[in-house]
Amino acid sequence: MINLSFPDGARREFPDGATGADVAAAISKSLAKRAYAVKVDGTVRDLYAPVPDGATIEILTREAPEALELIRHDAAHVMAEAVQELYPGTQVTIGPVIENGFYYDFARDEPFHPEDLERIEAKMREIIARNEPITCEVWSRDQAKAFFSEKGETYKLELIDAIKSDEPLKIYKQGKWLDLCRGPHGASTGGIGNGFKLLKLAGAYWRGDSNNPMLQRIYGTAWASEADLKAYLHQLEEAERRDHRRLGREMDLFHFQEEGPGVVFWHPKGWTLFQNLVSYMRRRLGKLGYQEVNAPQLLDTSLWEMSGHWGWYREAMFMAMSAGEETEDKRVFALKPMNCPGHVQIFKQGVKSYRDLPVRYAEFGAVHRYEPSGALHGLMRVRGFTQDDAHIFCTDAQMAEECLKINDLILSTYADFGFEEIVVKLSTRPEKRVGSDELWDRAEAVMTEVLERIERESGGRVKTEINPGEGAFYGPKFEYVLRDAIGRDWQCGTTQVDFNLPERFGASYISPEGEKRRPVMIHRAICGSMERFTGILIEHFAGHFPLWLAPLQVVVANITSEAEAYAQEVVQAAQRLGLRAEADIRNEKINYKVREHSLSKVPVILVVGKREVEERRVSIRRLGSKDQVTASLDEALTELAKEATPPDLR
RNA sequence: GCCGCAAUAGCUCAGCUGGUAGAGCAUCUCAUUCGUAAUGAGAGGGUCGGGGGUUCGAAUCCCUCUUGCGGCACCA
Repeated sequence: MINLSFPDGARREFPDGATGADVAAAISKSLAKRAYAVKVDGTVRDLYAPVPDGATIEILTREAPEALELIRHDAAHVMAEAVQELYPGTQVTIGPVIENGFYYDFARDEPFHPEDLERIEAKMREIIARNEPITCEVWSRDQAKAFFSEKGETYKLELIDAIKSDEPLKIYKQGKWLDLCRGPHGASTGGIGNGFKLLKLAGAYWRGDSNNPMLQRIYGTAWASEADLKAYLHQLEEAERRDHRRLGREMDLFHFQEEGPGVVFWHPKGWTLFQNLVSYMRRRLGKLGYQEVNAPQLLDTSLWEMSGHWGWYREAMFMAMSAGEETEDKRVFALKPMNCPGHVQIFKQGVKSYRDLPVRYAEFGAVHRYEPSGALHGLMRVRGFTQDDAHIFCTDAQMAEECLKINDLILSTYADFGFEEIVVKLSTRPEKRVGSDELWDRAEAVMTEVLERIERESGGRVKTEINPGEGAFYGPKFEYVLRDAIGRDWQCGTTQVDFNLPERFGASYISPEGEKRRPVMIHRAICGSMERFTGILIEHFAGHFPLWLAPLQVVVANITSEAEAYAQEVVQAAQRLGLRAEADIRNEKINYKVREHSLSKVPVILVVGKREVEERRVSIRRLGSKDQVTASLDEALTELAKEATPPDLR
């Protein structure tokens, strides 16, 4: 007999080898019917697995939050079965649960087409209706290999070989179909229910390696109920409505065109938004001891060879002449993909004393990188962009302090845009790198310490993580990841400690002892790419910018031509207070004007009619609200001007 | 770069199995002076992404290039 406890503290005896299903059956008939899996000592397990003696057991129905992953995993298996039933000869590979759903990667010569998704989905519903029990068996390696090789499942054979020899090979069966799988799974295919949908087709490399063959991936989403599914699909639509590419067009902010893949044409309103951001950053840097510089766009490749970028990234650099061709003086020039080599050259002019350090050079540096065509994505991934870059030259002893100052700047900047949840990741030495292990040891030691302080001093706002092997080739880095209004994460800021570039370029300062010393160089960016950060802000705010950022802040709309002159006067008064204001004196109905400016997301519409002219008032209508309040002209404008003050000037 | 999909008026889209293009919105003109999300009438606008091919005939079928979209890989 075994002795089991329940979450409510009750204990009960069961025969040896009793499974979760037996336990559920012993409790009640209805629970036995609804049981989908069990939680044994806090871990989700199969319903049909024997429960160990002394465990605490909880029966999970498919409504339990823990069951959602099982539903998704079960759905992945059912999809694989459906695919193999419909398209014989298709090999199955892996099919994990992901955020909001699942996918399965298939190997098949013939490509899947979007129409196939409907067929597969229909077949899945059949399999689910059959309500096959999902059971688990442990097979020997030989048995598994014989089975899968007979079926021609070469990928599964590779997977079997990758499983450690002391780990059992688990086979999950549903009806006649089976798959090699770690589990756990739900009790039967019927448990998946109706709350699922296949979403998209994609290519994906076997084991995520671009040297491997490409498989066909089918993505699906699955939920405990149809209502949850509907809510999720609605959420997807919501995200689509905020898409910065769509809002960029609708709000007339920017465009792309065929002749310039990955480079932005900024329209007047978009550029105003962009410049609002730049001005904000510039003001903040000025107060923190940064000096703004500007390094050349075009430099001899020898400089890039010296920095190491040439060796690492030459195929991603734009040449001034067509690639590989030389100028008459036999030199090849490249557009800068980074600002650091330029900044080191500025630092190297003249002799620097230890008293000068830290030197902080900032640049809104326009850089160009030939990003792979498939990587381009609106403003988020472009080939020409502006980094809010800075390089800090300091002594070893100043390094930690500088990292912390940067941290403060990053966190307070994000807070000004309403980003409150931040994760800081420390990326350590990659396999391919420059510099001695000793240098890396030193850099990583300092940064680990700083990371701990960042978390400790953030008061819970910041979480930290370690990303082993993800550092830059010249040094470890902190990556700042912010979470936007709809819960998406964006890596923006970065702080990179670099002992290597100063060495390569021979940068030095004179120590108190009168000796030449190597400074440490810290690369850092707050927004990262200003283009991308602008895109993030567009989506974060869904185009409803706070007043200080909005490209056009106020539209003054007259109701009849009687109020035309007054409308113009209001605009001029607003402009005198620094507000970005325009008059809409077209001969249109006020409904039409309100609708149009609301759709273009102007934050404030000031409506003026006969009454307002007479009383020198304005009727204020805020974006997203149907309320209208009237106020005296002076009062309204003063209030708006105050609200339009950027957060750093408040 | 790789896999799949797509490209028709400024925007959103229709155009069945080949017979040289259509709607709504926007634009322009005229009328309308109308108090908080679309006033009415009229007009203009497209070598159907580029190039090649099949055909008596191509927006439609085939090839190719370009760009975009969804992923994968990449991201100094």
